[in-house]
Amino acid sequence: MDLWQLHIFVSVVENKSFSKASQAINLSQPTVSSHIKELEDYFKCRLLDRLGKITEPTKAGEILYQYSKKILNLRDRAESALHDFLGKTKGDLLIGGSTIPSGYIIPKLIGPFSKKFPEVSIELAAGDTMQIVREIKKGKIEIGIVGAKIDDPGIKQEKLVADEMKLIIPLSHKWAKRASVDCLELFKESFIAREKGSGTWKSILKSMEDAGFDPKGLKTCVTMGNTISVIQGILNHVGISILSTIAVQDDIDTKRLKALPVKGLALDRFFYITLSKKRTLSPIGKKFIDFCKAYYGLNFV
Amino acid sequence: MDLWQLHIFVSVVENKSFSKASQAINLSQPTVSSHIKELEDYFKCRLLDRLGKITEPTKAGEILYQYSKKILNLRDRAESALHDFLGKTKGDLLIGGSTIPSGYIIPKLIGPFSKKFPEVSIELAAGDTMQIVREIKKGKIEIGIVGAKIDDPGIKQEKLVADEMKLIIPLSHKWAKRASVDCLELFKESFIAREKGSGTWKSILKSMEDAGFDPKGLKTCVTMGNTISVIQGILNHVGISILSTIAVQDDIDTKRLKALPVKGLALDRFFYITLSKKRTLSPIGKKFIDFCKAYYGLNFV
DNA sequence: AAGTTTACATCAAATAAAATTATCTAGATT
DNA sequence: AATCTAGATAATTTTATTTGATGTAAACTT
Repeated sequence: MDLWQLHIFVSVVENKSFSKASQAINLSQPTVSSHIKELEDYFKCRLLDRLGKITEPTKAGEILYQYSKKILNLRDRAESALHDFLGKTKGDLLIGGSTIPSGYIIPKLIGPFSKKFPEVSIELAAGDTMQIVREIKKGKIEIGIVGAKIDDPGIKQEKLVADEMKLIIPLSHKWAKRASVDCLELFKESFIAREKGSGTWKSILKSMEDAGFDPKGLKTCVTMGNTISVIQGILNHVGISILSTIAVQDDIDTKRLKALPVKGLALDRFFYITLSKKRTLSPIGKKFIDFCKAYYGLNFV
Repeated sequence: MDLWQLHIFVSVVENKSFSKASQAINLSQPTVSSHIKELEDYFKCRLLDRLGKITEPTKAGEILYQYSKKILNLRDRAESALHDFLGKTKGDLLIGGSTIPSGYIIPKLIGPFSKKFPEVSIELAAGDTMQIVREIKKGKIEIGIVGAKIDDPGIKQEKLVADEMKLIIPLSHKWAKRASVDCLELFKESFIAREKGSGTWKSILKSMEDAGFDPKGLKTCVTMGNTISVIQGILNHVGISILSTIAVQDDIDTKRLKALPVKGLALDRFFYITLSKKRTLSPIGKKFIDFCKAYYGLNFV
């Protein structure tokens, strides 16, 4: 009993004839006979009464016919559901982002993506990089955008967008008219630090060490738990700090803050599209990644 | 895409492994691999992510899995529905009877049959013999019981029960103490006739002609349209008549009427179980016929 | 870090199943 | 009786399925 035999059986019932059924599905008449015989042997009962002029189902055949129609119909629906899924950009997409991406990068992308593919429902999960990576490996989150390179053989990454970290100062600061500052100058000013686990803070420390400076020389008047707090601290003249320009773009645009490159420090990092190496990307996920690349390709090249 | 492949696919999803699935359904691992490959080629997409330790469905695979479960479940339900139908005596049975059978024979059978097989719902269609035969050939009525031999190559019949036609008289009749009457004596009494189309009337005329008597000699005071009317006529002394003993058994048992054999006339006929020669009898129909034969076998042998 | 195990893919060969052509049979139809 | 029609049957070719042996890559072991 397989779908092919059921299909043949249904065709015989509907054509009321073995030979007409065989023509309808491009088979020879003996092939139809043998498949029907196989079904009848399987169920150990007659399914079709060969009446001479026409062929009609027996009572048992009538029962099988009803079920066969349902089964074949379900098969067709399965096929079209899969083809819809593969063809149309429609369904659910779960994206994960670490702090900066979930706050500043992904929200900017979701708007126009949703406009382009209104039938996709997106969910954005925020968490620290390791949480996101763990969920990607589990297959729960399909796509991650994080600010660190992951050293895990199950993960593959691609650069999405450059993050330029700069010194952020209030417009009223004495350096507001300057085009850049030197790293050494930072040690004279009150500096707002981040908590130890912060990716941003790690980047700052690493770039100073790489350049031969001792970060301990910074006058860290206060340590803040997140980017928003740091920005508030700068606006309120608590001190200055180094931040992702992505995170303060709005404040720079509205002339509330100014960003200055720090000479002597390699403060560039990247945000990476982060995927499971082994799991298959859904068509929706593929579309989202294409969209992200196009978005930044257009804006920055 | 056939049921076998879906079954294998479901097994892989549920075992989270190609090799475990292969053991679960007694196949080699390469067989499972090749069937999965075939499905993936058919849908032109990956259905399972081979993650190393375990295997999990992709989003497309998840969709197919849901449908596969439904399809296989429906297949199982179809099988058990058919096996129930073939094994258990359960369902519908449409029986057709001509006048005497539908009035006196079949109702007697239905009672005990229903008691024995309470899950069978019986419908009894009454009609003249030709109507019944027509419906049997169409497959609408499965079993007929009629009082005539049918000369049709599409019909097969089997004797079910003998019908002894006898002269029926009131208990107050002058012949009430006699054991039989001679055919010639009938011509002296008022006789209740039946309408021309009646099988009973045809049988009476034929038996008289066969015996060399002219039925026109009967003093037919009235012609009745059905058996009940004739019985009422006899009870009310309108006249006497020849009837199936089957039809008046109750009145004989309750001593309201008496039946006398008519010497010189061959008034025996049979009621026949009547079936389509080509159509397959349902298990319920088979059970009913067995029951009928046993019923009369026990009562008359 | 090299060896071992696990899990699946690949290939060639054997086996099984499906399909075809040609032929046959039983009822209808002429 | 001859012809036609619908399906059954048989022998053959074609196509699928299954398997055992082997390969590969990643994950565990020690």
